[in-house]
Amino acid sequence: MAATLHDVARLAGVSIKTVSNVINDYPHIRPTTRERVEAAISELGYTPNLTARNLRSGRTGAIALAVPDLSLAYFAELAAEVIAAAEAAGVVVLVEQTGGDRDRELELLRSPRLKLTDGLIFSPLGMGQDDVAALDVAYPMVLLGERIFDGPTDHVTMRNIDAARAATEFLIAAGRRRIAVVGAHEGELIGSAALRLRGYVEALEAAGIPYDDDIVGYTTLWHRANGAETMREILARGVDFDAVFGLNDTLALGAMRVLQVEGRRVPDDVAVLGFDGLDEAEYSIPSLTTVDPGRDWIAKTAVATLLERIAGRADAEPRTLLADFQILQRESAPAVR
Amino acid sequence: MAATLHDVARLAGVSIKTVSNVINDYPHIRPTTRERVEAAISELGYTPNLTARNLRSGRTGAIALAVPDLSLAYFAELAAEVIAAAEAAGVVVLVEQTGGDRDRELELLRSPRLKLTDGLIFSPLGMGQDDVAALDVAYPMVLLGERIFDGPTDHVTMRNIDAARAATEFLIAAGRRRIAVVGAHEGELIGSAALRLRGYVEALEAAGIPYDDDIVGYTTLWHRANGAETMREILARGVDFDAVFGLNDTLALGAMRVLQVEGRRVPDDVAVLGFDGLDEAEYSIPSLTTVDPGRDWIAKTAVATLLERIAGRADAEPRTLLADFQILQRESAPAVR
DNA sequence: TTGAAAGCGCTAACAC
DNA sequence: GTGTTAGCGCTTTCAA
Repeated sequence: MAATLHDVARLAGVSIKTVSNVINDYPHIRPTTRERVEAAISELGYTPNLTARNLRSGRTGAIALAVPDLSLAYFAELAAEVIAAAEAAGVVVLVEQTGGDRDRELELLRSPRLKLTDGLIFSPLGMGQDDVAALDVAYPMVLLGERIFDGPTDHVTMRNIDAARAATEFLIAAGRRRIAVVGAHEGELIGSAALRLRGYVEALEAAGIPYDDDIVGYTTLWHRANGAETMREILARGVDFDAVFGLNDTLALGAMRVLQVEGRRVPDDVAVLGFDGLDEAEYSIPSLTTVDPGRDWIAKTAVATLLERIAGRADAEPRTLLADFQILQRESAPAVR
Repeated sequence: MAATLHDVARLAGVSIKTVSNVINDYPHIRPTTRERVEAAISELGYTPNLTARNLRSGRTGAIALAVPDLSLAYFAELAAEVIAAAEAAGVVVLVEQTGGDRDRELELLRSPRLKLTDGLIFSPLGMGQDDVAALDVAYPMVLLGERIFDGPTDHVTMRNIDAARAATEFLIAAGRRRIAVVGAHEGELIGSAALRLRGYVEALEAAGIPYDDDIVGYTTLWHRANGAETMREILARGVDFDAVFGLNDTLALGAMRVLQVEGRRVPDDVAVLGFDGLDEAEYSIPSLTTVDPGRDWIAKTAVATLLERIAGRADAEPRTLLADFQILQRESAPAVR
């Protein structure tokens, strides 16, 4: 059985309050008393029972992070950054996977398991604008992603439209005119896919290039296999194109593989550009030009914002915080053709 | 303020014990009483305070998973599987990153933050056999990996030597004789690198092929950049080789990129084989032949074993559980040259 | 079948 | 400076 405050107090010949004072660095303690207590603590190998402390204080020192799936590289890298930022603040992270399923996301928001934490960083994928009311929860929450806007909570996200527009403009400036898209979501109006497609369309319009649905590839999931499959579909249509904009890196990498297998030279015949700034995009063949949407900033800001809320800025208006993006120029899409 | 048992009891006109009975599905309750209590619960939106329950029961319903870094694909996929297995058992997972640093690993083992959980699944990378004593902790733990053997805890791991030997034999059977290695750790005797290298050497010896240090590439980290850099070093030596065994997939993918950039055809000139069975190995160009070391089984078994320990098999002897491996045959290393 | 009350280990008023 | 004590919200004997 682990030692308690009482055990330490008995051994040191003081009251539990004194021991508590020592542990919590209360300033006014006689040095000799402190020494006795510290000796007793190390002799017994005492560590405070955090559960008891939490019950008393109403805090747990943990936050929850809910993402669709850690085996998706984007969310793995996001989680790594969130955990690092939380650790720097002395907080641990409980990770939940929702599978991007709306029902599981809604269930999670009501789950008593969240009681183990002081707040939630939530990245939904299945919920939509209609579910905005479900976000009105009794605990501090920071929302990530682009499924829901104008919710009742702080929202940290990226400039999807602007970044996709800039990416498309980059391809146009490099002399590409027939820019295929991989990863659009059929009929979708919200979410990353829709916003990035909008940025793409805006850039085309600004350049006077007509939009052509024949070079837009639709899919549901954003796995590598989907990128490959969608690219094959576009190729099978027999249409002409000189660039591919993958709506994320994973799709772009899958598409790039198919292009090469089918004998297209990248970037000579077809330039390829992704979105997410994944580590692995730097090591594909050719290396992938991509948009870094500011994921690291998003992770740090989400943690900082959540901890502020937990610390008591409960009354303040919900804020939306937008990350800066940048294009990471690599081999798959050079600036000049 | 959230409702408590007392609030519910008062509203339902019963004692808190009765409410507690209802919540915990205690069988002998008069139906009318149960209804009254349930009505009160839903009227108040009561959910039990898990912290209080934990303090009482001594359990938290959470386990910790400590890995080097979630941005390493192997650990991200492992974490995804651990979290899924834990969720199926009704347990949540707190994820810690150690950076693979020995001091941080040792510190973690003593961290009071672990008090928030019932046990730990620990995948060390910096600790070694000399640190085995540090594993003798007061809480349930399951060890992963190959840094420490014969420790005082359950150990779930893979057949590194056998699997690496089988991988090398596969290349030999395919007619390769000069098999380079990427990712060896200089002077290391324990850990994945050392064990996999041993399997490689055993296979060479069994086939009567001399070991040649000139085609063994050393590195410290197992990032993609290290695989690329190590491959460049081997190429710079001007030695001859017809295959590359990457000690993990990430290294193999980095190496394969360099080979292709330098004009070697994969697999015609050089076959490439990895280790880990990562998802992405299926979508490289060419797709990567690799060893699946049984990661999914490891994750499920680690969770199940830890939960058994937590449930009270504390006395039982520590067990070592070994996963089955298999070679996933793809394009980068065909069975026949 | 239900109630009363102790206590899990800690913090923080409040006393001395 | 240090001790006493009342809870935090729950589970669990033990009685009724």
